[in-house]
Amino acid sequence: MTLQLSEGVHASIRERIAVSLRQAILAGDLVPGDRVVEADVATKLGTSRAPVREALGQLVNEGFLESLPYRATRVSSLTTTEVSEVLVPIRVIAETFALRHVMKNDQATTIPELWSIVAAMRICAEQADRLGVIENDLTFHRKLMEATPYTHPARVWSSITPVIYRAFAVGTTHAVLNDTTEGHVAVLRAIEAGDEQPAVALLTEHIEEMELRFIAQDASHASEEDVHG
Amino acid sequence: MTLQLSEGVHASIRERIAVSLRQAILAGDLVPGDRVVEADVATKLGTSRAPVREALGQLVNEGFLESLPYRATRVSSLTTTEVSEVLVPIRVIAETFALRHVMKNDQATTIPELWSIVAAMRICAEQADRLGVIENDLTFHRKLMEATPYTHPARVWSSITPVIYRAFAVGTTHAVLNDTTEGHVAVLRAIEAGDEQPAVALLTEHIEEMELRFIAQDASHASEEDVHG
DNA sequence: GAGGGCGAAACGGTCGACAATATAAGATGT
DNA sequence: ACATCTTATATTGTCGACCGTTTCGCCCTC
Repeated sequence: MTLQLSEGVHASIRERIAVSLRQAILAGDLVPGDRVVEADVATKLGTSRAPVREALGQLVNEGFLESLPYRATRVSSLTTTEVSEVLVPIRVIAETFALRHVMKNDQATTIPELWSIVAAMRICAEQADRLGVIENDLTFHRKLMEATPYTHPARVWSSITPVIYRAFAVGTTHAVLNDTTEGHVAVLRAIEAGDEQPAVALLTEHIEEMELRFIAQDASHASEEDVHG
Repeated sequence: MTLQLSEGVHASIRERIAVSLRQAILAGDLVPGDRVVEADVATKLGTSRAPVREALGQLVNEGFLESLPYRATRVSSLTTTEVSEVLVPIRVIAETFALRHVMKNDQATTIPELWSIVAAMRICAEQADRLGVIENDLTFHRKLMEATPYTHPARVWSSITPVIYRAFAVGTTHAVLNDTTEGHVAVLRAIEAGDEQPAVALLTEHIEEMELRFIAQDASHASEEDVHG
């Protein structure tokens, strides 16, 4: 397979390598079980092994790769069971915590930012820009997680959310893009209304909705439980 | 502060460095905000910077350290809020998932192993070997997490549980050590009885009990919310 | 004396080469 | 022919040196 260093001169080489590999996995160019050899990646990308190693380590933490010491690192598999029974519930806990914090402490700072992201999302949805919607969706939730002075919830969130999107990245209809966008709108309105319970409920529903789409999708074009493969 | 490479010839240098640093943090030799400089650690431990970098990366994922790119990496702080509202609930989700899997699929393989760990725990508890109890406790739960063919739950578990123990590592009475041990016994008995609900309830209770001790402890000898500092 | 560049120091990021380890292939003895 | 030891190979782990970025103190200017 080909593989190219992502652009973005300001980012470190390691980060660009990580982006490239993540995209290769999301795009299905690399499937579970595939080996990822440091030297090969370094050659293909025109860098040394050092930043490749760092990028691989990062992807291991995010669950995209698995490392067998002194032997190999492979693309990990991902099952609907894990996503729905573990990863999504965890994500709900993390985001719920952040949401509560925002509602209690710094609405004024965070909410406008989130609205502007939703605006961008709407534009992408109208143009059927699937990747754009997904990216803004991720940004929305990440911003929410970063609106907290606590570092651990955001850290855990970062280590599970990307792999969840590993399944969301394929085949999405126009209607779904709009639904996703409106899910965020509903949450923001609830926040502004000031009632915690409805806001939490809407956020949870929004996250689990994505999961449902994910599972439906998966069942429709795969016989195995593995998401890709 | 001093700092020594942990023994264990079979382990990689990176792993031994990680163990050393983790212990330094658990022991309070390194407190939140302290800088950890790669070159310094490498010099003190008599290695090159490469494995130190890898160890630091690992500790960043576990939440012991925080990295500010191109600037510094510091010992992160940890609050009771994060532990009780996010980390512990997440741990419960992960372990509950593993427990259910074990009860449905491979009791015969896993349960005996867990019993033998509990036996070792009892011996440590009798001798008031605090560290021994904690280590076996961790091993017990890790074994449970690894009894699953799924990799992601165990991965997430590994990235949150060590920091939870960052608070449990100080001042524990003889009675508490016994309680902890018996908590495991209760869970194992429930598993053998075959009823899922009680087993899950006991496991949850066991995990949250530790958290309660943790918070009580913290409140007793700290005015701040930070666990150390 | 205050503000703004300038340069050096500190540190993390990257590089190319070498060491350690695990697997697989080949040789050797029975 | 089979098991076992040896050797070769592929790949990760570690090393020491160098590069890039950030920070901070100095000097110059106004």
